Amino acid sequence: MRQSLLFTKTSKETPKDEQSKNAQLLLRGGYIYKEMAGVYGFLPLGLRIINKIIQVIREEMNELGAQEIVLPSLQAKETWEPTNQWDDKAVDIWFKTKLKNETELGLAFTHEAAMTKLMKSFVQSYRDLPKFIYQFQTKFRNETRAKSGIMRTREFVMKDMYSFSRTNEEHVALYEKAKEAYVKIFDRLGLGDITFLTFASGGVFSNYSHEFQTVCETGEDTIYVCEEKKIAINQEVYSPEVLKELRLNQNELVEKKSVEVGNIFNLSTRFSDALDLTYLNEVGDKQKVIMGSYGIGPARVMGTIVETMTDEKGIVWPEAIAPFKIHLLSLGDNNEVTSKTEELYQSLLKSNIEVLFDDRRGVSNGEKLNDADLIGCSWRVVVSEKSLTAGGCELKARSKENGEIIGFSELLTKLS
RNA sequence: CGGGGUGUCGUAUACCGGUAGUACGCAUGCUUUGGGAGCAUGUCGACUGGGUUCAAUUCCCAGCACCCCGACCA
Repeated sequence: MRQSLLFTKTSKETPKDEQSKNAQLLLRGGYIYKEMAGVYGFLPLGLRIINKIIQVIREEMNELGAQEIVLPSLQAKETWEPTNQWDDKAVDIWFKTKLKNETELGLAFTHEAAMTKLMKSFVQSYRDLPKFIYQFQTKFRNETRAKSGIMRTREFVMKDMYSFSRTNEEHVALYEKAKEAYVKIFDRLGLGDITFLTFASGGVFSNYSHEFQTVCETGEDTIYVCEEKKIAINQEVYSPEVLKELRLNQNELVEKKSVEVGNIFNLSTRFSDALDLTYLNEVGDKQKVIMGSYGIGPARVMGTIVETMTDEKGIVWPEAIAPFKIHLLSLGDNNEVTSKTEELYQSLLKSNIEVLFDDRRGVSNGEKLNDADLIGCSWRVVVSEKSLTAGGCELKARSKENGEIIGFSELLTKLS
């Protein structure tokens, strides 16, 4: 993409109404747009990031055999009444509205009940199970306090998946498979080294739920990490009994602040009881469906990456989700440089390499270089009089201090 | 929802009970080009509503918005 065509601009100034690093850098880079507290839009660069995160998650969910759907955000009161979730005293984060004829509606803050109701239409027999169903859908939550930029917002897209099983054994098997998929997802997103499977409170149906917590100074949660076993315990369940049960010693654990980037838990029959989701088994007996829930918020993942992967110049995206693999810069107002860079840009496009081409005229070299650091694509390729004299272009990893001169064709080979 | 803080051009800020200043941005022209260039000219502003006062952007009150801490987080 040509940067001259990008409608967004970067900003040198740090916005004064944002304290969090993720919001400051993402706003400065033109990744996001703030509508109001806890409500952000995603601009071309930011949308590319979100879509890449979504695609990684989608691939791993599909690998599980899960099926993607989209349920509506507008929800009927009747869907929520059986679980007592419509009551404002039970749920205080509702955004509710009305039809012209006064019929009450709600904007979904989660989709367990809606998903259960959906499955009632299709699940009758043991032959219809097990199933994994998921979606990427906007959730609306009337948070009393939005905070930390895009980390905790009132409107956000969530990947929520639900499993539907016949027996507890089957449920556990699916749950374990999903857990493994989550590990793969965070590895692929570049967060694997600092993300820990964390034992957290499990509610009434199981001892624990499992959170994926990314170690991060600005996180809301406190966890106790065992680096060696690659697991952690959330402070909310941390106790001598839990340590004993998990066969962990207090002295092998380190206290850390962290962000919950993923969460999986056992719903058991809470929703199938309330909404009567049942199936007939092999001998014709009516059985309750056992459910599990598996969530990831792509925007929170994006914010967590910004919080944990920056230097004083800007963002350093992991290559898997960088908005572009290469940021191509043409330095100096020189005809030969301009035409050579243009040539290189065309070759990169032909080789299907994602490239953001800073082809802007009349913009100083300093500004281009600083923009490249702020935006944070994985590789910076600079073409200038200097680089041409030296034999090509300069290739520099965003994460490295210095680059190297490399010939054009060599560059194409190296980055393909 | 409780507590604290802040509201000044598009952005970041300064000053002030009596004609609101700077920088960046933006526009035009010339010069410039390996780390947010230089000169010139131009453009753009006191959250809303009350009160005090001869006079309020400034002081007081309320509302609203935003940030932070706590509570909450299906």
